[in-house]
Amino acid sequence: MTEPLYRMVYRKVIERIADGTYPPGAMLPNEFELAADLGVSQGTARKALSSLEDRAIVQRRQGKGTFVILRTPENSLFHFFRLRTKTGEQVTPEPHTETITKRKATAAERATLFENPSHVFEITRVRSFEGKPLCMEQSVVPSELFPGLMERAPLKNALYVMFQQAYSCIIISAEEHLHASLADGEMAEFMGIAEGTPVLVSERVTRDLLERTVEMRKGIFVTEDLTYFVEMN
Amino acid sequence: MTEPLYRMVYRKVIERIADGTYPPGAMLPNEFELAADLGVSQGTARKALSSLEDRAIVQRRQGKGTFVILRTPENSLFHFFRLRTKTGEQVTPEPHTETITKRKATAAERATLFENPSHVFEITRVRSFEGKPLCMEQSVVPSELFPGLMERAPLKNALYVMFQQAYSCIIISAEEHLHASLADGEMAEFMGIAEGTPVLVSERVTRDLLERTVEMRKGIFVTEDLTYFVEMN
DNA sequence: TACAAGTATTCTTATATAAGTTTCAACGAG
DNA sequence: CTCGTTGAAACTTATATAAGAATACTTGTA
Repeated sequence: MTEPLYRMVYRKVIERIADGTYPPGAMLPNEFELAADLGVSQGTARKALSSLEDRAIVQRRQGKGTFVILRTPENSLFHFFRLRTKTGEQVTPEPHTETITKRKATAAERATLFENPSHVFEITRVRSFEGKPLCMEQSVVPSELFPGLMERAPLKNALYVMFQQAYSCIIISAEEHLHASLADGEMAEFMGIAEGTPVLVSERVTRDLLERTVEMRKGIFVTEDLTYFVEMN
Repeated sequence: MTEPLYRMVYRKVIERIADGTYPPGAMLPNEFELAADLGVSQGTARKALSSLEDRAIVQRRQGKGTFVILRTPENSLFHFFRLRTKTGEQVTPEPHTETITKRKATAAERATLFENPSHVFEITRVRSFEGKPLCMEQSVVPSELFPGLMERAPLKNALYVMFQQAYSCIIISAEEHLHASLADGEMAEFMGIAEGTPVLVSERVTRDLLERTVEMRKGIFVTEDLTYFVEMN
């Protein structure tokens, strides 16, 4: 019933990462220091750090130390952009067009996003791969959580890297719902593909370190040459 | 350089599950017994059991014991059948038609499947949900690994449950490649849907406890009312 | 039914050794 | 003297053992 100590350590470390005590990429105190600091034994601190590593919140390297995960364009893309070539290779899409607007949140957005925001930023991007239009992504985030976002345009390829660097908001997990559909007229024109092309539609909610739902994203993918890759364990 | 002890314990337990020493659903010896048996300390055995639990190979319950995972139609479906309703509820499809044939393996199948089989069983099933055709699945398995499979028809809804119960073959992981497509004439007729309906196509390879690729599966899903659910961590 | 005893696991602490990484001073070759 | 190598020291995490306390579950008994 009561929370195990290692769980408490786990939470405390997450708190400290979230409040900037341990900034992105920073080295954490070693196991003994952390243990002494929180009044537990080294083994208990170790167990907490291990599960933080399992969740990809920190990285540990023998002989070096424990570091807060640093989102790079590479690992962010690898983790959250699931399109692969037919042979399984990673795809690096090139940004194409980008628009950012601020608008009122829809009822669904207000209900889902963190702190029931009244206003959101909507970031729409078309990306291409090897010259062909590849996907259209529309990302919706609470405006209060990302002040000054519009002034940062044009945004980098990897949104989540920017979220971490500029806002200390570390994206940890996401849920996606996929379905097959046909490109309608508007969509086709926007992306530069033929109307009626089969497309993979994804609707994602994204959560950060503090389990806050910080993004809703809709993606339209052209999967003529590519596939969406899923692992099940 | 040398294999850690806990890793050895991990392997030994997997071996014993695979060779039937610990059959599906069976209780393993407790941590102290297992440790004594393999000549390690209880903490080391514990570490191995924990990682087996992380991989969903065993289930542990404080006060009860450690048990070999038992695939039930429920958990198998939950884990490997990813279609959900728009509100996120689990879907239980009803089997519709089923055909099993034995045939020569294609070059791709021979290259991918365990032990480069010359012959395979091909299980084709159409399933429906709430009266509507939902999906067509074509599962290909090496015939040598599943002797007498054809005599078992009609197969149950959950193939992997039967693999475990009848052949002690425990499915642990799978990789899937998804893309959007249009139902062609043959496909449409077979499933009872309109030609040109957008469908989600999945190509899966499935691995068992011993990391053997024991199945290749192609699925065609009608995602008009349903979505394919993916979690990213 | 309620309670107590027994069993099994988890949680926590403690200690020791192994093994990677970095730093830096000492040393030798040129 | 300068440069590069060597090696020790100090740091880190990783592995392993041992042992006691707390918690969860089962079962026997009143």
